[in-house]
Amino acid sequence: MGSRSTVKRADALRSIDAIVKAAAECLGQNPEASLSEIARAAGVGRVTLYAHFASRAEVVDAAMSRAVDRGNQALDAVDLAGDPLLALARYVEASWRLVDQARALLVAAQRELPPGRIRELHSGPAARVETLIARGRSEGVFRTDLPIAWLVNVLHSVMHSAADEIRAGRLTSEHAAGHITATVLAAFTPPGRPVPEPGAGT
Amino acid sequence: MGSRSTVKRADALRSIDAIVKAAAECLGQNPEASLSEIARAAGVGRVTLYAHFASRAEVVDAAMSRAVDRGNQALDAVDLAGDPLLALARYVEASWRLVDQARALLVAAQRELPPGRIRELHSGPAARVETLIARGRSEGVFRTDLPIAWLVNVLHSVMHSAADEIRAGRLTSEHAAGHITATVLAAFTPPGRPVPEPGAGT
DNA sequence: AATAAGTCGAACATAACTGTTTGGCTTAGG
DNA sequence: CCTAAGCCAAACAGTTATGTTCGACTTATT
Repeated sequence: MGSRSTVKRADALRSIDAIVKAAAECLGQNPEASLSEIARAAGVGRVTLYAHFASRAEVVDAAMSRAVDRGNQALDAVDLAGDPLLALARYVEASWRLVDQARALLVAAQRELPPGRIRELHSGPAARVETLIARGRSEGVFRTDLPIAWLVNVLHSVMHSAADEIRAGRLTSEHAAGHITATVLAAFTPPGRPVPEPGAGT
Repeated sequence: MGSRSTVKRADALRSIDAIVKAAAECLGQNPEASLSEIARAAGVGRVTLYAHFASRAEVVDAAMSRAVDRGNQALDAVDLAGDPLLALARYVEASWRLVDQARALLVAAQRELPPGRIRELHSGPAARVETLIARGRSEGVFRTDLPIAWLVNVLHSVMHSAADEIRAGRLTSEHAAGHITATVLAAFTPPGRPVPEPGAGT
């Protein structure tokens, strides 16, 4: 959509960028944020928004894509090699904030976008964790009696849980990563093997 | 609200009951269900609904209260004595379906009701799990390096996760309880101690 | 059977949000 | 420097939901 044949002008690109950024922020705080709010937050007229995006769904999609891209970018910097336990801890450390921030945005996306599109957007990060878990399994430190997809879901679920707890004031940001890793590492431990102690490699 | 001094008539009570029941069902399928839909599902006119409930929030509250009551009632039948591991397994077996059913309803409640009210409604079931976990801790089978509130949240979070997986078609109902208990029992295991094997007491 | 309580359809009044159109103004870029 | 591309406020149309009011009809209870 948008560019038929002529190239966009610089100010148009600037507007689009401002809108997508504002959408990510507004929907991140309130998944029901109206397009008027988003346009205002972007410092742009509502009509301008409609000049670039045909519908609300398109705006949500763009905002979600942006967030996923940023997340992917941030996660690219994480070293997932070496001891799977430490690698998982590093992954949690790097991603739980992202999950927290994108939480409400995800709610908006789930309301406005078709389910297939959501899975498509998440396929990148999901693959990352899957291969890490698979490696941990082959090295015998992660359990093999539960499907990988389930373990991935548990990880994300616990991170969401932490986000909820922080919002409710029952958990502080400093403790979040520690709680998450302690929980998930235990959950991933094969039955019969001892749960790893936290002091391993701080 | 409702009864000022005179007693309600039998048909009024019947209507109210039908409305609350329909609300629980409709909101359970779609948290955005309108009051018109709910009234229609209850076999009652929209005006009648407003005669008994002043606002949408009141309807949601009533539906949520009903669901919680029913859940509490079902959980009363669960024996939480004996080996905490087995007790937790029994609890999961009995409650994950309830969590699944009440999921969308909870979403509606979170949108319409003040946060304090939600916690108040959940205090019953939460207390049940808390005492069970506390007992398991004193017996040395559950970890003490994480707050109880966090462990409770992990349990519920994993159950929600299972509900999501079932909806996505990645998990079947038969396997759900087993996956949940295997995951949670491992997550609750104290660091340094072996994760319990599933064959313990089937 | 009489009366108060309850039900119901239809209609009204707000209020939001989504999209669209118009016409005038500003600015990027050749 | 000039023109097309872009911006914007205001106003409009369409939809959907929440609450409320009215008047006629039905039913529970005494």
